[in-house]
Amino acid sequence: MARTKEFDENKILEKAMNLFWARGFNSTSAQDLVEGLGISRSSLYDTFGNKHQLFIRSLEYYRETMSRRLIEMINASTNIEGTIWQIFMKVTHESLTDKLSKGCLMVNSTIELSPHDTQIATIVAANTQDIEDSLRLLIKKGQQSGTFPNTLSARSLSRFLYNSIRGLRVLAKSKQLNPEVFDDIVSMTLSVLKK
Amino acid sequence: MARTKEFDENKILEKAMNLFWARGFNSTSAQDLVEGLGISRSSLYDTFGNKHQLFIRSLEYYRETMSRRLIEMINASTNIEGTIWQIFMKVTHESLTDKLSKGCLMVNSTIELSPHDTQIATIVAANTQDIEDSLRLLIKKGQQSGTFPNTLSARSLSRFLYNSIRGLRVLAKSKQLNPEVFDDIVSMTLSVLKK
DNA sequence: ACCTTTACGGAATAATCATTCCATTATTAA
DNA sequence: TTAATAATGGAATGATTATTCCGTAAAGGT
Repeated sequence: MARTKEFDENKILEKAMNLFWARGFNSTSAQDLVEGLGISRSSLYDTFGNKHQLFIRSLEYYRETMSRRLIEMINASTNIEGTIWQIFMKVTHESLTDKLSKGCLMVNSTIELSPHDTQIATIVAANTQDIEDSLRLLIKKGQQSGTFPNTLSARSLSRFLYNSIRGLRVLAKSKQLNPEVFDDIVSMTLSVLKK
Repeated sequence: MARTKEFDENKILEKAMNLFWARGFNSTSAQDLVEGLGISRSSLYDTFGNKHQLFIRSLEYYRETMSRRLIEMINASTNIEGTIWQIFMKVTHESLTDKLSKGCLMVNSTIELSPHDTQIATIVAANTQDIEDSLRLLIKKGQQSGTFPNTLSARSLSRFLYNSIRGLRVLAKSKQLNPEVFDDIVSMTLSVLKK
């Protein structure tokens, strides 16, 4: 019948995600998107509806790639202590090397949009739940194998660990990119597991 | 000579601070300010220059009132453990009761503006430094009096405690206002002091 | 009463915003 | 080749943005 193929929608979504990630929803204009995505204004609106819907798709794409990668790493863990340490090292390294100070798209969106945008708040909450759940299971595994003490609740610990990461993601957007500060926070955080 | 008095500039600043605090810089329009501050557009620009300068003044006002109040509470502390516990209870209570989900203006501004606005980043960094410094001195006092173990660095601890607060301030802007989550995070955080 | 300054309401400006529309070109299956 | 769909560039729209300007009213010290 007709022309079948489109541009690779996932590649466009990845670019959109990175634009929103670096500058937020409000500070990324339709013009920025046209220039940054490499598709025309008409294609943009034909394909994604509008800016808000594109942002939702970008946020979901972040969840499906970034968060999924983290969760898979957690689920595949054999060395439990090592994996948790690795997660915090990854956050630290990303924060210290990213010239754009992007932080975490979920944290950024929480601050910028959650209070006035239920749809976004829902996605962010689900993302948090996913990560805390997989962390909780990992900790439980560590407790059953004797790596961590049974005295603390795995759920409490997972909430605590993720809260520490949230804090680090804010720090990543500041201009205080001091490795010592990250190391201090990480080692204090992880010390809770060794009680 | 002439008409001397103006409207109370501090009262205006307090209103501006609350508007920016609830909605951020970009989402608070000049029109919002005119309606929310109760002064005319002309007076606004005659008195504060422009929106950005008004935001800077609001951020400084936040520091001079909210952060100062916290620091004075820390400096005046006699019961060290109690004061730290009180700080976290205050953050929790504010987060759970604030219908506007304002969070913390410093954290909000870090996310929204710090990466692209040096002036804001500088104010936020100075604010962080002030709070971490006074926390550090409090912890040191606690170590000298035997309340806390000397094994941990007071500087590391202060950075860790403030990072936990940053995390909680993000959580406050989400739609997951579950007291249990706050309690878990707070008790895990404070457990580090009892090592 | 008279300057001088302060504040005001409101119009005006010019830029930017998200979004829509249209005519044209490209692509593919029948 | 032809019909149908996809994608384009670019103009147009209308709303909203921050900011400036102006004429007028109000207030206080001389």
